[in-house]
Amino acid sequence: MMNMPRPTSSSPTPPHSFSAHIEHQLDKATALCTQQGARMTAQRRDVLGLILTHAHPVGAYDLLEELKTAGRRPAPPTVYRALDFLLEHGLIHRIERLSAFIPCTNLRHCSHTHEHSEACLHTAQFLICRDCKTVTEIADTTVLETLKHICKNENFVIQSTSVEVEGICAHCAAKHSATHPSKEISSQGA
Amino acid sequence: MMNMPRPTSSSPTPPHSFSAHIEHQLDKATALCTQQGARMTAQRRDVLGLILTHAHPVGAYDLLEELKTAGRRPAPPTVYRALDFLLEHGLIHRIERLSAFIPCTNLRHCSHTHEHSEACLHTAQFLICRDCKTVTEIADTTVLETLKHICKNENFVIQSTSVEVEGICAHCAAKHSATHPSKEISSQGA
DNA sequence: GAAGAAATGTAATAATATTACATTGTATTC
DNA sequence: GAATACAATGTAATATTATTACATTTCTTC
Ligand SMILES: [Zn+2]
Ligand SMILES: [Zn+2]
Ligand SMILES: [Zn+2]
Ligand SMILES: [Zn+2]
Repeated sequence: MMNMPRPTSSSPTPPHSFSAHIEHQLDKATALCTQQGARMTAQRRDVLGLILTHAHPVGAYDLLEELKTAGRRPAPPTVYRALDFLLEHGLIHRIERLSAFIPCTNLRHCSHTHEHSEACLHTAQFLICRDCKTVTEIADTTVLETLKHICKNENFVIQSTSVEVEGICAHCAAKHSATHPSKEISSQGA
Repeated sequence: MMNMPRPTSSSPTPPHSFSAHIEHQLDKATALCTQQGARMTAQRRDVLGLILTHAHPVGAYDLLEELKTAGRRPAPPTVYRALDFLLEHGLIHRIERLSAFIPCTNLRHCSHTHEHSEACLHTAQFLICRDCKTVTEIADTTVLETLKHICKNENFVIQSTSVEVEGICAHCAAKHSATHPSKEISSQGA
């Protein structure tokens, strides 16, 4: 036959294999999608898996490179479409300052699916360390409440928000606190 | 003779001419720079003037095109360097979601130079209308206070922040409120 | 299994931003 | 008013991020 030899008949694009830990997170994500009537395809699962394997934000083109294995040559739209899907379903976040992506922390830490879309989707705050590039997701509701208040004042219909803070994380600040002068925004009660 | 902080008198790159209103804002900006020991060159003044002429955020390459007059062919670094300068001195803001730039509202509305760098620099909130593309700068201090509080909890040294809200402005919401279904973030009074 | 919808493949291109190095302008010192 | 050092700009090339448009495949539903 002229057909290429495919390892499996069920999946035309054999998924990456990830650690058991990440596979578990991927299963949770899949459950969340099913719950929302969305399809977690092999492609999307691969992209999410790759994002989960990174300790730091990943760029779309990094993901693209990592997808290029075993004779597959995906193009940018492949990655961007998967990213769009994952963003829409609250599984990842885009860090605007970095043009890069991180998994939603709920995926990492919650064992049940609960109010994910309500509490987390589009409403988190991100602390970006300039030193070690780590991004921490904070789920403080006060910020959103304030923004809602502001928008109400302005009669502005709020649809999504980005709240990002750049600076130095606790770990890095401790590592070399004596070496560098502080460039902190003046804190008035510290 | 008085050491006036003007763009060089025999400038090899003749500055654009702007409306009296914008020239006035440019003069204020120049005064702010002088105050900070920075040089408002003709190039930087031109870029700021162009940004001020726009009612909406402008991209770097739009500015680049607009600078191409009277035999001048500036390249991207020219614009990006000017933008960096203007950002550093709090004269403009970068809207991360749009990769575009707007003048700091203080430049438009304050007649004296006061605590610009303290209150405005890097700490404002931006309301981005998806419909008419207008961006409104809000100077609510509560958001920053909350972020400081969060960062203190995390021992995170805060250096700069982005707070952006996308949605529909009052004007656009009124224009066609009956036509479109509301896609607002669910308000939790339910 | 045929029709329609959703997802993916593919090629090309658009939009945004940076690097590296040469040149020119400006301020300071002598 | 040169010499100098530094700041700013010019220039070419390239890097990075993202989208468009259209063909093909896969999945769902009937
Ligand atoms: Zn999240
Ligand atoms: Zn760090
Ligand atoms: Zn401002
Ligand atoms: Zn509007």
